[in-house]
Amino acid sequence: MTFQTFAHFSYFYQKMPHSNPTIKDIARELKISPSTVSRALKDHPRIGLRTREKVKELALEWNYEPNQLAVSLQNKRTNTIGIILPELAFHFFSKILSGIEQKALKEGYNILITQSGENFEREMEAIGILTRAKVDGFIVSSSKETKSFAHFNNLIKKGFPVVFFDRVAEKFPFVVSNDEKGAEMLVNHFIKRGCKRIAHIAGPKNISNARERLFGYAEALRNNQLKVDQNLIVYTNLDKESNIEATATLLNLPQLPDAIFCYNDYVAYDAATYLQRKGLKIGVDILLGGFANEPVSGYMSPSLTTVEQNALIIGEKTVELLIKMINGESVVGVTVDTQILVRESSGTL
Amino acid sequence: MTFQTFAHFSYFYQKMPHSNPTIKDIARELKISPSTVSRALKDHPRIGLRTREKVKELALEWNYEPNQLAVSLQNKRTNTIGIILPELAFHFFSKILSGIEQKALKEGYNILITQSGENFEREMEAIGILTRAKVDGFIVSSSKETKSFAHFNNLIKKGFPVVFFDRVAEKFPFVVSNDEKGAEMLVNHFIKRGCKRIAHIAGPKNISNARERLFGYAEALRNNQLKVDQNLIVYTNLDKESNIEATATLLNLPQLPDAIFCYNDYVAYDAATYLQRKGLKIGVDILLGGFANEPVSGYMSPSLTTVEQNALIIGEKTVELLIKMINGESVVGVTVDTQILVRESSGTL
DNA sequence: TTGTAGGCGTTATCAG
DNA sequence: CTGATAACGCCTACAA
Repeated sequence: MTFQTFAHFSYFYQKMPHSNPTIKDIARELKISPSTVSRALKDHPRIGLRTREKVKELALEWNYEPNQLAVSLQNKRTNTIGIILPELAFHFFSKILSGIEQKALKEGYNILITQSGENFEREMEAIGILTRAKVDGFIVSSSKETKSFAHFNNLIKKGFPVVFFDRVAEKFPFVVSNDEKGAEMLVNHFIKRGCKRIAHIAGPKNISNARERLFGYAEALRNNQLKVDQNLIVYTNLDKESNIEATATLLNLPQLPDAIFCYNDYVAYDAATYLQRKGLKIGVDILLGGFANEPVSGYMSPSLTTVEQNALIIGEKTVELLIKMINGESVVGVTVDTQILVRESSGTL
Repeated sequence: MTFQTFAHFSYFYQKMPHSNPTIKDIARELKISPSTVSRALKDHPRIGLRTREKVKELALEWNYEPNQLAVSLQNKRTNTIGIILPELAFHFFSKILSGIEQKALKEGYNILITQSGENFEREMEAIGILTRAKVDGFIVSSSKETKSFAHFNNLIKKGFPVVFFDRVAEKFPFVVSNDEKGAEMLVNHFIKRGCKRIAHIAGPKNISNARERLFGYAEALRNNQLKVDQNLIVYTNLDKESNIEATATLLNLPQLPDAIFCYNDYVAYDAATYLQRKGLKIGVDILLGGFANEPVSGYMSPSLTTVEQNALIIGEKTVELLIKMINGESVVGVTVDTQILVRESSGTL
């Protein structure tokens, strides 16, 4: 690390003649009362047209901007939404966040983002931070370590609306992908390609969507008169080692699977690496599928068949729900459809 | 998209007996004045030990938390940092953000994040949003469209400290990777592998680090008695089409380059796709290098030789600088070292 | 050692 | 139509 001396910036701190004017400043200048200014600024019906114009004009000229802190203190709402998610570096989450941000800004809300880093402690801290920041509500996707949701129930008890997405909790409003259907479609696709022994590397049971995907997997098998073989279902805690171990377990089976449906694309990537190291040709000897359409799935070789989730829409819906709750309306859980993305790893026709 | 009816949540909004107690509540209960409570809570020296204890005890029991809005309104600082960056979905930026967040939280600051989406208009809007939110300072990486920095100068004039990272602007404090050195190392590596005609797909000239990388490229050539051939330097605006067009231009040269150093990994990925489609074997017929070590570079085939930037440190340093500025100290621009990551695309030994 | 009063910038209520 | 006044929750000079 090298350093480069930089000029002082203190000279930057000169004040402009009318920087940060307040309502009072405007009132004084116009020789009217602050409350009149306040009303004029928000087009209160019974303010004289002339005063209203004068006020707005000066406000514009002086570049007046209301002090949100004061407004919030008064109104008891900050128009800020607190977000807690596992990890921004996951492409899926960053896309959801884009959806959240767009919608939130459009609705006049700011967002305060925190990452749990898949860590339960940090998830708790995040709640504290956002609570102190007086956010109007929470949008949450829980960490993979989170098994109890008591901390979120506390939030509710304190009067905060909370909406979950992707990784949800019972009894909370949610927005999710149709994980079950997505899994089902993917497994159906394997079956159409002639697979008979389809394995599943499942995610941690405490993650809601892992349960859904497992369910969809089993459902597809049953609907096609294939029996659900517990030997073909293995679990990963999503660490690289765990992913590989799970894959190895499947490879050590007396009878090899002819396809593997992985909890998500990262798991699939690790599985692919291991399978290839063991000399198997993916898409030929064994088909592979993932979930989420992370960038990795397009870049890896062979490219990965996966399930695309509509992240932007999920993000937007989450905000919609939350704002409804903030406004005291009752809400409805939303499930967003998924599409299957067929690529090389599930065999070329 | 399907919907699922969800229970009403209105029953959640019951208030607890002492939820959100204020300093006044505590004062009333203890029959002392609010100011005493305020002082006791912050260990003001000349408050009676007994009162101090009683106050703290009750504050704990009642779960008192100071209202940040009121505090901020009073102190004229929010302990919030505003972030503007091009795109969270870029892994590099999300990692930097992790660094920023960690450091900021440790220093008692919250962060308010906005994405410009590489869009100049949205960058301007972001400034407005963060200004109104009364952030204490800005951390910025400019959009690829940003050619004038007047809007940031305005910020300065209004008294806001601003630190740039990665994509910086003249006369502003900054934290950057050593882009020049990184590029130089990569090109040196090509030269050691025997390359004589090394091309560069450069980024937009208005992005600071694109200029630096170009400079490092030329520097390496000169230091190795290779002449800088303008035909071997092409530009991309970072769109997929532009990346491919730039690559095509190089391939149409009467004499092919034997290596291409790309502005970043995404460019390299598009270049690789195109080269392979044209029947060239990367790492054999032509060497390829990128910049930033995005996940794509590890997943693509062949894997990409690239330059690793220390994103976490960059993030932390940015916060350090900004906090210094907030506290009125003068600051020093920081350049963080890079490492070269040799992989398959630059030839196997 | 503690209390009082005023203010941070805005809005809402109540008068006029 | 407009103006006082009080209040949101906290802090701090000044007083006692």
